[in-house]
Parts: sequence; structure tokens; C-alpha cells
Amino acid sequence: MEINLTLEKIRKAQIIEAALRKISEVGIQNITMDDIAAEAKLSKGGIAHYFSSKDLLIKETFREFFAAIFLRGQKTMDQCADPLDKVHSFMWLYSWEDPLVNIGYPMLFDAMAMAGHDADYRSLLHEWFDGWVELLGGAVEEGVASGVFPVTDIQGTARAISAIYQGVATRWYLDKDAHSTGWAVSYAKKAISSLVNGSKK
Amino acid sequence: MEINLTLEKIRKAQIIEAALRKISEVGIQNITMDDIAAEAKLSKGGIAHYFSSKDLLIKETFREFFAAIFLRGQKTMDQCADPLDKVHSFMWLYSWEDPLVNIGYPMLFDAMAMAGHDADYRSLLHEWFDGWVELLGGAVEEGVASGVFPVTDIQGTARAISAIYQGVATRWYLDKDAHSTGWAVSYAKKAISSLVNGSKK
DNA sequence: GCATAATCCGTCCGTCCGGTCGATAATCCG
DNA sequence: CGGATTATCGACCGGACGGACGGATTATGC
Repeated sequence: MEINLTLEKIRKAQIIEAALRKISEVGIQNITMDDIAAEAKLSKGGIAHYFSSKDLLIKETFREFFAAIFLRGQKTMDQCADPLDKVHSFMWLYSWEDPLVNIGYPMLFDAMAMAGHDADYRSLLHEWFDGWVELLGGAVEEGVASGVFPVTDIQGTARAISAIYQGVATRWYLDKDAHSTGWAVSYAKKAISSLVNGSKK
Repeated sequence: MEINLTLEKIRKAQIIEAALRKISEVGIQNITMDDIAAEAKLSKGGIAHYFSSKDLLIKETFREFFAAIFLRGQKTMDQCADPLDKVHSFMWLYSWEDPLVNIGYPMLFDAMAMAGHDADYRSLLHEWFDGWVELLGGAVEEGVASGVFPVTDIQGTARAISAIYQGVATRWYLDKDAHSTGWAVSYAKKAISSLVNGSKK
């Protein structure tokens, strides 16, 4: 029983990890159960034993992925003490070396495309957005409390910061030749600073 | 021959328009040739007569769509004289009433998801991005020339403005409840202004 | 060790869908 | 008005794929 539970956890994690790799590689609309089975070193029947349908498996995979990315952001931000450093602490989003980042953007784009037509993906993204907003909102609030950020609408500002990160990331990832990492970092920093610093110099 | 040519143009436009509506409705991964045929009031064979493959038709549809959106932005910007008004002239992107906008975002998300795995969609987006950058860059350049914009890197700034528009748009469209049109407009304006106004008050 | 259950496999079936094809109708041309 | 070309239709084919099923293998409990 104890062992069974462990094996199930292992297998599910193994399958989801395989799905993650494969989806980010070939895209959600080209993925097949055979692909995932091969990647996970299991048979189709083996996967069916743990996930009752493809749809369910894919959604579970996306959930897992977004949770991982979020955790990553949280960890990184928590290492900063200064509120301004905190809102600037997401520049790891623009780093090719990071394996999670590399597989991440295709996942995000697929999720957004799905969200255009599927309510489940939509609410998944809503939650994810809200997570970022809470994180960033906390940092902004600190800055307001300590008097360095002349911001009134904390939530709106946090949402805008999050949106800017994503907008810059989209260009950076999809058009690498025209958008260098330096471009992404400097302009994200610039735009975000202006939102929290208000009209101060 | 003259008539044939005209008919061909009509049919192709009719088919592409149908594809556009259907794709934005059900998504690129759920679209079928039967769907498009029904929407275009033609048979599958009829469509095959004008487009040799599904892939080709879809790509043509996306090209057409992006061209239309771009034209729209160009037209709107050209109505403004002031450089600052020009870079702020894309707020129509955040308007539910606009039919082109309404069908537009699902199209954009689908294209981005495709671009993650298909080079054709990638270069389509590159061209589209470049179009915006050229447009916005022109406005920024005007501002620089007339001394109101203390900007050195015109292209980089234009790309950042474009990215901000898109980042804000993504949130606005995908999470309407948490991101009002007012939010989108005011924060886009704020962030973009700060980029062109530099550290001036 | 043996029965029972859990895990995992490979095959098969039904469905969906893109593309093909021959037939038919419409249009053009001489 | 015929013959040729073009336009359109809808039936059909074949491949792909998700899911179901039955069996094999392994682990567990007694």
C-alpha cells in the first residue's frame, strides 16, 4: 500500500515529465499518446493505467508545469530584500541557459492558444496570472509601505508588471534575432521601473 | 479568362474569410476542411479546386489576417499628427466592439503556438513584428527629430512599445474579469509614455 | 507457494479527417 | 449550337490516432 502509492507517484511523475518534454518539442496539436508512451518508456496501455484520457493527462501536465514555473519565480524573488530588486527579479525569464525556460515558452503559447477556446485552460491561466500578481503585488506593497514606491493601485500595477514581462518575453523568444537578451532585460527593467517609481526622477 | 480570374479571386477570398471565422471560433487544432467548406458554402472538392492543401490554406489565411490587422493599425496611426498621439494610437487593440479585434486574439495565440514549432509561422510573425516596429519607429523618430523624445535607441524602443501593447493585450483578452479595458489603456499608456519621455517629468 | 490484485503490454476497433476522383453542371468559344 | 474548358459536388479511400480489451508479468498477502 505504501509502496503502491509510491510507485503510482513515480509513474505519474515520469509520464508527466515525458509529456512535458514531448509537448514542448512537437506542440500540443502534434502530440500523440504513442509519443508520450515512447518518451516515458511505457506502453500505451501502461499510460492508460494511470491516466484515463489524453485530455486529462495533458491538462495535468500543464498544471504541473505552471506550478513549477511559479515556484521558480517565488524562490528567486525571495532571495531579494529590496522591493525594487524584487520586481526586477524575474529576468531569469530571459535566459536561454535555463532548461525550464527553454521548454517553457512553447508550453505557454500552447496554453494561451488553448485558452482561446477551452475554459479549463483559461482558468488555469487565470490562476497563474493571479499567482504572479500576488507575488509582485507583495513586493510593490512593501515598496509603498516603506515610502519608495508612489503607487496607489497596487494590484493594477502588479498586473501591468506581469504583463510587461510576458510581452517582452514573447518577442524575445519568438524573434531571437531581432530581440537580444540585452534588449529584453533593459527595456523590461525600464518599463517596470517607471511603473513603480511613478513620475519621480 | 477575365471572368475566370475574377471568380477565382472571389472564391479564394470567400474561402479565406470563412477559414478566418472558423479558425478564430474553434481554433486551429479543431478546424476541419468540412468546417471551412460548410462556412464558405462550398464543398470539400470545391475548396480543393482553389487550395491544394489544408496547410497552405491555413497559412494563407493567417497571412491575410495579419495583413488586415496591420493595415488597420497603419490607418489609425496616420490620423494622428503628434508623435506621442501616434505611439498611443493603438488603443483600439483593447476594444471589444471591434469585430477584427474580437476574432483577432485567438488567431494571434494560435499563430504564436504554431510559431513555437513551425518556421513558416515564425517568419510570418517576424514580418508582422517588423511591420509594427517600422510604424512605431517612424513615430518615435519624429518625436526625436522634433526634440520631444529623448530617445537614443529608436528601434529598441519601438520594439519595446510593441511588446508592451501585446503583453497588456494578452492579459486583457484572456482574463477579462481581472483586466478591464480601463486597466489596459491606462497602464499601456503609462508604460509607453515612460519609454519615449525618458526621465523627463 | 498459492491466490489475488496491481502493473504493464500489444493489438485491435471505430472514428475522424485530408485528399482524391469521377461525375455533373455551368460557362466559354468557335 | 456543339465541343472544350472550368467549376462544383459528394462519395470514397487510406492513414492516423485515441481508447478499450484481454492477456502476461510481477508484486502482495495469506
